[in-house]
Amino acid sequence: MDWNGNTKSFLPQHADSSLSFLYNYNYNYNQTSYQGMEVKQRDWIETFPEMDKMMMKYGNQEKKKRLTSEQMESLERSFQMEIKLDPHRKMKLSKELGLQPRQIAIWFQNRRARWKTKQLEHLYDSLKHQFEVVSKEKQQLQDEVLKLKGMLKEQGCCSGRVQGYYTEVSVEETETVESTSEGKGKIHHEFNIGEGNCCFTIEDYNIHNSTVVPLLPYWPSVPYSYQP
DNA sequence: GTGCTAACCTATTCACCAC
DNA sequence: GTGGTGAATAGGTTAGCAC
Repeated sequence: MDWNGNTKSFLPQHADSSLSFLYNYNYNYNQTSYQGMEVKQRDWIETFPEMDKMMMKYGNQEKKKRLTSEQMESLERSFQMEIKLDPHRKMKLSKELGLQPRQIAIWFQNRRARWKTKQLEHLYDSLKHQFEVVSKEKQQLQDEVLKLKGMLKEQGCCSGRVQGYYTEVSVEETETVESTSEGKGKIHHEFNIGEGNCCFTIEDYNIHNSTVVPLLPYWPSVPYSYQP
């Protein structure tokens, strides 16, 4: 049963979808006044011409129609207010706009899909931008390291260590789980920087990077209540 | 636990429309 | 004619409910 009380399982699913229009909510013998009606006839007429005659007897078939700008604006306003559609709002919009409740629901489904696609695009752009910034910073640091190395060479101090800092830039990370009584289960990230090591835990990371999750500069202007 | 139903999702199809 | 867009379909998943 769908949202309009239509049963769709009374017919077996057809492999080539030639009967698929029978599952279409808007094939309604009695109701033909809704906009956006669609009846897929092509395959049906070829396969079952006698049924086609019956269909013509019971109702006019309209082609798929786009929603009017007024309908779109109203739906868009509603979507901006709340991304999910509750049954009461669906019925209200249905009456207001002269559309089937099923059409309202489908519009919201498609709209959510489009919104999600846009979000992914924005996220991609944001991550790309961040990557570029970080790459630039990395390059600057590498340049600085080379510069400092050159200075060390000039000073004749080539041990690779000056005032507690290592000059190697390659970093290896390993992860271990502590099994001692006090630190049981604690995850340690160990960074091997050149010849020296330093350790920190996930807790350390969280404390010092509490705002590490980036805020997107141009997130779509839709409600944030949506929890997929 | 199982079956049923409603609502949702993603992927896809297909009609319309602008170019 | 063709590509973009959006309405609609197909099929799958999940949550809630009754048994």
